[in-house]
Amino acid sequence: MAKQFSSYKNPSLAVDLVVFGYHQQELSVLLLNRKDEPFKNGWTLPGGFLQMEETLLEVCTRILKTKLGIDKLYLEQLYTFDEPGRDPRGRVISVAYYALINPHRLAVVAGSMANDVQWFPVEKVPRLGFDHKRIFGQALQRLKSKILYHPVGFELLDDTFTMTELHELYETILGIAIDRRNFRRKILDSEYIVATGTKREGLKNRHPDLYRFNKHLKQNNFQLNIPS
Amino acid sequence: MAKQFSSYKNPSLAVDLVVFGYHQQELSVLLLNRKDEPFKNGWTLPGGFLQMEETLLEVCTRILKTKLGIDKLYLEQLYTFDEPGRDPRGRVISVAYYALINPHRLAVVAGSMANDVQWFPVEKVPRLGFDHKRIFGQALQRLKSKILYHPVGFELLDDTFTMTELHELYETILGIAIDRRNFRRKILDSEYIVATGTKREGLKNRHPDLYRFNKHLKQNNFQLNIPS
DNA sequence: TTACTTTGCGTCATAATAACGCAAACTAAA
DNA sequence: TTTAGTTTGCGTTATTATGACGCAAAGTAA
Repeated sequence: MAKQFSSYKNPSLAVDLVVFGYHQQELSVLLLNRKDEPFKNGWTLPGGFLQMEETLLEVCTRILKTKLGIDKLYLEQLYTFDEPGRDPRGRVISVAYYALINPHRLAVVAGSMANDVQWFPVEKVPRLGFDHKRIFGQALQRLKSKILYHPVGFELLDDTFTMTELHELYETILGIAIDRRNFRRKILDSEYIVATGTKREGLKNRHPDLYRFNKHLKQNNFQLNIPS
Repeated sequence: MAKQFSSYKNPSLAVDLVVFGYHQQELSVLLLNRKDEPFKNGWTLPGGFLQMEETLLEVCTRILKTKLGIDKLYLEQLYTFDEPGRDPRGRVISVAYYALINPHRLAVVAGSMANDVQWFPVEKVPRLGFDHKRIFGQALQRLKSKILYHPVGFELLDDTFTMTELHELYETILGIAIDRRNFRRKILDSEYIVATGTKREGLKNRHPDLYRFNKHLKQNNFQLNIPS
């Protein structure tokens, strides 16, 4: 590990991941408890160094797979952080990605996750090592703005979901109240989601309609305005 | 130069710049004619390698200063490109920035620019070396979408400008026709610009009103819709 | 002067939005 | 199984935003 920082003239390149999960009206982020210095026993974003001949996305999937036991999910490059001093070990430039995952799907592999990996509600994120607080904040900001015009939030829900679940997801992520009926009209008009025609099983009388993301949507015509 | 690629285990880190300029209803990008292999005599985006202890932004300003003779301008990180093979010399990961400049202000230092630097209208960009066509395309896309909700375009104009000049800037960048009167209403309502109260000098009867960007604008309430 | 263009400011029909009503479907408690 | 309360689906309405375009004063060029 320390080898990475010995005598190279080029800064090291790392990848940091902000993994968001949503469950029960709570947006959480996946943090890692470090076993090594620096920031030993402190919380940080999961991350890793880039190996030669490896793409940044490959680093992401490698980290997700080996450190978190996660297979595949929505990934998007966020920003590249390069403040000198952001890593006490030396000059490390980090390309940050953010990811969205439905913790339901994660449940299967949850057992394989070391107990040094933990979900934290976004309003209860502890002090983070490196400049990870800043990276996290920027990722959250990006998610908030992206959800307004892109169906990114669906990655956080099951394949099928009720209107109420989608509505609550938006309210939770944005941290605001959104009129239920106006939200419904807007999201249905946009055709971002389609009714499945079925009702959810298991309930006594299976009431609420189920929807799924419309994969065949030609183009983005969704624009949720933030009530001021 | 080739030293950069000898025996390091870490990929090299570079910065590439997409410098936009606007003049007379034409949006242009600044390209560099390479003197060295690879792509000798071919056109590329200006760029450079990151030195140890240098921030990415410092690389940007260094390139702008030494290669282009430009002092300061609007700079924004665009994306980090890492496809293996994007640079034939070896593994190079490049952080791309885009910049906006008013060529008027550039005129002073134009003489210091080597004649291997040239403005190209964005629709007449020649074949570019590396993956620079892709970087350029992404930068242009970003500019187009950013201008819809952020007063980024003002960096391309003089300190004071007429409504017509601003209107033409938008039409040029977006490549669409925008109703002059609706544009005026929308941009004035947003308070992104304010009237200077003066008229432009030099004209016989100095007719059109002059505006300037409103520096004291609290928050973004501008949203120019793209007429469909 | 005259003919033409540019600029500033309106109007108006239509669409989008925010606020909210209401009954049927559903749940849980008695 | 009845009753009271909640959730869900679907409207209505007043207000605002938008797109299309009229028009005259200011400016220009012959």
